[in-house]
Amino acid sequence: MKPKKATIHDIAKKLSITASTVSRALNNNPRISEATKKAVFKVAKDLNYQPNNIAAALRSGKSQLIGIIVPRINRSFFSSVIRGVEEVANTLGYGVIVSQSYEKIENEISVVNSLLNARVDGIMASIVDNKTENYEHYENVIKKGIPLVLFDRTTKEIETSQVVIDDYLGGYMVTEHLIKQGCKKIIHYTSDRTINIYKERYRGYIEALKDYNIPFNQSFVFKNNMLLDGGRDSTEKLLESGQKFDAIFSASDYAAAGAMQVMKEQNIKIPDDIALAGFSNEPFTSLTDPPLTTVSQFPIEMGQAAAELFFEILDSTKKKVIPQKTVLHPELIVRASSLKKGK
Amino acid sequence: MKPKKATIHDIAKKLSITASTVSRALNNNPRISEATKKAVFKVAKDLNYQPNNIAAALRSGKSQLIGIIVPRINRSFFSSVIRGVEEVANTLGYGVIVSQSYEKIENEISVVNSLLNARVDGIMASIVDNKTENYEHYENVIKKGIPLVLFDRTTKEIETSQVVIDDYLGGYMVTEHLIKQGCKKIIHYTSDRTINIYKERYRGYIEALKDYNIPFNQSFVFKNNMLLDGGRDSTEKLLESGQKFDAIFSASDYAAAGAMQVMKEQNIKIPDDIALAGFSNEPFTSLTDPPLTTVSQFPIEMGQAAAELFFEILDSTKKKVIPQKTVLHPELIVRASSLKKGK
DNA sequence: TCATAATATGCAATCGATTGCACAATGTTA
DNA sequence: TAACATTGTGCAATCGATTGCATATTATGA
Repeated sequence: MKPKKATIHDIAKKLSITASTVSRALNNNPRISEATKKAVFKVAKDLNYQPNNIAAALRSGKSQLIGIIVPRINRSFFSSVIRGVEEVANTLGYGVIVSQSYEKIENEISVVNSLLNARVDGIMASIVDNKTENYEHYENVIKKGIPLVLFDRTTKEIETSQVVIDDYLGGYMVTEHLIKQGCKKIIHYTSDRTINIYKERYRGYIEALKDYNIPFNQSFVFKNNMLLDGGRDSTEKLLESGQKFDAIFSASDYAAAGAMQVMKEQNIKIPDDIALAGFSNEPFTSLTDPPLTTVSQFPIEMGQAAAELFFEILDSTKKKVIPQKTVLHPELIVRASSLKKGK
Repeated sequence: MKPKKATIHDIAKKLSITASTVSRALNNNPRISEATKKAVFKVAKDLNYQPNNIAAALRSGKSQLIGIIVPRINRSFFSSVIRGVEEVANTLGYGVIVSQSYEKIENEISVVNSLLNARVDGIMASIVDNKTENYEHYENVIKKGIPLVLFDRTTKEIETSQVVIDDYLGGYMVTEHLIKQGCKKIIHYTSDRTINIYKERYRGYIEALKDYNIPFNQSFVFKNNMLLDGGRDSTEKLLESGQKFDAIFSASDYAAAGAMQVMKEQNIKIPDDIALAGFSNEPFTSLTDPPLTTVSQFPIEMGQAAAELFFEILDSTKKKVIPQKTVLHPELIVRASSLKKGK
């Protein structure tokens, strides 16, 4: 009932040769004769031989595994990044271990540890927002000489290669687009936490206003949790405040969806009364009514880019690697939610 | 630049004891004195010792890793299932390796192989639709005595434990709901492939019609790829056909979204003219206008259930395990897209 | 024909943690 | 005080694949 798996020794015994020869034959070592190779492969197949990567990993110190840490996997953005990483990694014979931090620093520390125990050959991570600025666990990874690449949610506190999109530019493009639609009083929803990505989008918003000579108004900026209910919240407060406005740029698609719901409930027409735009190009944004203007972050490409940076570090065994930063270009996706008539 | 990691031997040397003692101390073996344990833990910490799971895995034959295979990770349903699995697995000290089959049998075969090479302690999979009925790779897994659990997309051809939701019941509930809303001519969109889940939903549809004495009409059934464009396609064909109908039950939320788009373009009012319902409770369904009636499949719970079945198999080392089947109860989520006025 | 080169394979150590068995030191009992 | 228990450690083998070095066999050249 438990058919013990065949090893190279079993193959060796069957052919009256040694395991070394079998190993070399399987690895297509030129020092082994064609005849022997052929015989080895045949017996391997007969015995249903399955190489034991663990043994090889122990010997070589390489597990051929990459650890990925994301806040949560069931977000289209992150799962798409992972997909991008996998595409590159699998081609090179690497597997991927996925871990989730659920936005909590304790979890992050513990999964970093588990990955190190599992002897991954490197780690790619989108970090959690962490007010205590505690990055020891990641610095520990670097200190151990294990390749580390950060993507999307990063910090300059950690000296390692990173991949981000130009969130500043994304924020700028959305704001500029709204301005060009004739909007002059543009509300901005941003995160109540201090993550790089939202800070940058906010900065883009401010700069675009400045460039078009529109005064910045602090009371136009609402902080929330960037989820659906946060967007609803802010929108209700906004409407109660009685402020006049003609557009909302939410740094998150989910919060934008919340805004859309509340406005519909109050019979505010989108985009005629208020133009609306989000950020991330989550799949649902093309399905809302009206479809939501947003910004694509090219998650698959981001994953691929991160994987490429990763393998660069991995390959440059010798010299100390200089941290690189890949910045992807975001793309404004204009949909009906922000298109004013006649424009 | 490459700080070679400390091993138990390093700790042993520092304390002038042997690696065996260190190993036992770290594992809290009662045969080791408290004093020695304390000393060992202290030195371990000083040396920044990180246990090498690979060595332990080789010795024990257990990698503490579970392989999960899904068609694609960037679907809310699958990523949520994975999340459910992780919750259980991590608690028990297991890690999870995620692989994607991209709906292709070749990929499926190859990832099963990679997982076996990585010496995962077991595999959980949602299989690809596979006309050739080629399940050798999975049978091979079972033959090797490696626990295998299938979820959602399964087949009875493979004799192993499974977790599914009662798709039949889900299909029945949706259809019944539409009937109770007064609909009599209910269109059904189903898959053009032969996956268990869609067949079951279809069967539920037929049974509900029968139970309510509504004649089944083959021309009311449309097969498509169950994606947005498939839904659009079928809806366009449906409208061109000139058939009268008062509801659409799509076995997929995405195809339902396609239907919604086409109907809006043609100024058909949902739900007043046509009631609409999907299946899966994808996150976007609550954001469409009108929000979409659908069926929740409880993906996180499905992941947990699958993990529990998995560990049952894993624990019952001795006796041959009898395949179990867990069937989860789906929940009808009624939203505006199917609510006729006055009902 | 003998020395040297080329070819094919074997030997044994190694990666790091675990564990059955042995054994020394101390304690306990009759 | 002899015989046996208990407690704490050490020894050495093991998991399976890899690899530097040694060795055996055959081929080549002078």
